[in-house]
Formats: sequence, C-alpha cells, structure tokens
Amino acid sequence: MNYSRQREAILDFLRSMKVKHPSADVVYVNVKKRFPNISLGTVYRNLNLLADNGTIAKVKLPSDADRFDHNTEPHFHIICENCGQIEDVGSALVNIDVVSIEKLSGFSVNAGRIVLKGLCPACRKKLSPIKRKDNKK
Amino acid sequence: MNYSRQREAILDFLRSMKVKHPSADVVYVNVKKRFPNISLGTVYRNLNLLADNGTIAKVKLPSDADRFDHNTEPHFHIICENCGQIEDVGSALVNIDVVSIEKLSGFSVNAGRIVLKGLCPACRKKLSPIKRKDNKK
DNA sequence: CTATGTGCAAATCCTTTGCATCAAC
DNA sequence: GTTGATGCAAAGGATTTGCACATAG
Repeated sequence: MNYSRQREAILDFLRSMKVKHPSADVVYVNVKKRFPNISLGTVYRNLNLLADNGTIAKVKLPSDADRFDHNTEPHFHIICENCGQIEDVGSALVNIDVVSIEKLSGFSVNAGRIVLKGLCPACRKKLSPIKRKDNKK
Repeated sequence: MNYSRQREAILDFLRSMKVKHPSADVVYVNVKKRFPNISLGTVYRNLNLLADNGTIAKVKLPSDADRFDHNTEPHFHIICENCGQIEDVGSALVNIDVVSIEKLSGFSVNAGRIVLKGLCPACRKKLSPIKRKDNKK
C-alpha cells in the first residue's frame, strides 16, 4: 500500500475525535475541506482499505450507513434512535454464552455484532417520552 | 387492513417453515408459484405491514437483505458466514448489563440487536478450516 | 518506468414509491 | 361506490466499480 495524501487526511480526520463514528459521507464532507477535489469513491476505497488492514474499524448498522471508528479494540455500540449518535459500549458489559449457543445450534461461533438502541443524554432531555420521533424504517 | 389473497399466501409461506428466515426475494420467488403475477413491491409492502402489526418479525442484518421470521418471540440470530442460513438463538443465552451500560454511557437503552456470525453444521463439515470462503463485504 | 491511487460517472443491490387499475367490503 | 391493495416501472440511498489519468516509489 503506497502513501497517499488523501488517505492520510482521512485517517487524520477519524483520529481527530471531533466526530465520533462518522459515516463515509461525513468523512467525505470534512476531508473535502482539505482536498476539495476528493471523490466519495476515494473515501470509500480508503476507509475500506484501512478497515481491511486493521487500522480502523467498520461499524455496520442495520438500515443505516456504515460508520468508521478509529478505536480498534473489541467493543460494542449503542446508537441514539433520535439523532443517530453512536457511543462505545465496553465488551465486558455483554456476556454471550458461546458454549451453549454452539451446543444448541450446532453452529460454530466466530463473531458477534451487537448494536443497542436507545436515547442519548441530549435527546433524552429534549424529548418528552410521549413525542419521541419515531425512527423505525 | 383489508383481506388479500396475496398477503395470505405470503403469510402461509412464512409459516410453512420450509425456509426458515427468508429474504423478501425468496418469499417473492416462492409466492410467485401460486400468484404468478405478484410483484416484488407487493411482497415488500405486505411483509412490512405484517411486521408493523406484529404478525411477523423483520430481521435486519448488516450488509445483507432483511429476513422475515414468523417467530415473534424475543430472540437473537446466528448467521452462517458461508451459506447465509440463519438460526434462532434463545435470548437467555445473551446477557446484557443494561444498568451499567446506562450508567456509563448516559443513554437509555430501548432495544438490542444481536447477530452472531459463524458456520452452520453443514458448512462446518463441507469446509476445511483452511479454505473457508471469505465472505466479508 | 511500473504499480498504485484518484476522480468521475455509471452500475449495483435492496427497498420504497407514484400511479393507474383492480379487488374487498 | 369508496377504500384499500396490486402490478409495474421508476426512483431512492448506500456502496462499489470500470476506466483514463495522475502520483508514488
């Protein structure tokens, strides 16, 4: 993998922590400030390259665009149903009985993807429980 | 919601258990045997209607088409990385420390979506561990 | 110079939608 | 005869890809 200014800028942005788990599109918009000619395709290509070689992590969500995470330690995520913000959840807080699952299903388990849904602190304040925006898709 | 033959056929197929967690497309192909003129749009519309009113469940997967499940009891899923087959996993086998997660993240937790990945019994036999088909997307 | 990366646009996949027609009540 | 459901085809969003050109080593 050769060096490229664009790839460096993408990684810099991810590590800047200003946005915690940006989608490719958010990365694109922000990196465009430094590289006005960069294309969305290049952003996708580089995010996938970096994810494939373990430099960053790809967070796949059901019915939503993938997010990218500079935190490569194993952990799970919780996503706000109202604003889409994502927060990390330590892997110690979820316990999966792999042995029983393998026994009961006959599957061998390789990985788990866990995404919790809820309301972030800001949206909890903003929304009365009654008029929560219904985000189901 | 009025009665419709097509919707009945879709529900019948889901409950037939021949295919455990079919995608909309698989439902479409099979219901087409009884209703050759049915359209994919109608299948989607009816699956979503039935899921919205709780008759069936929609299983959203990362990077894969939604699946539909006649089992509406709370449970999780494990998907075979090689063939895509899905099996149910009882919710007792996964333990989520919601209290700690809420304390640490500040989020309120509403729901959890858990999809495990592994190899189903048939694919475990077929594949030597070395030449597993690499299915990552 | 040769391999790799880029920008652009077109293509892909899954899903939803607008609209005229048809079936249910 | 209204209202809701259907079929079709077109549109939608997220992501990937083919290709000619540019850049890194």
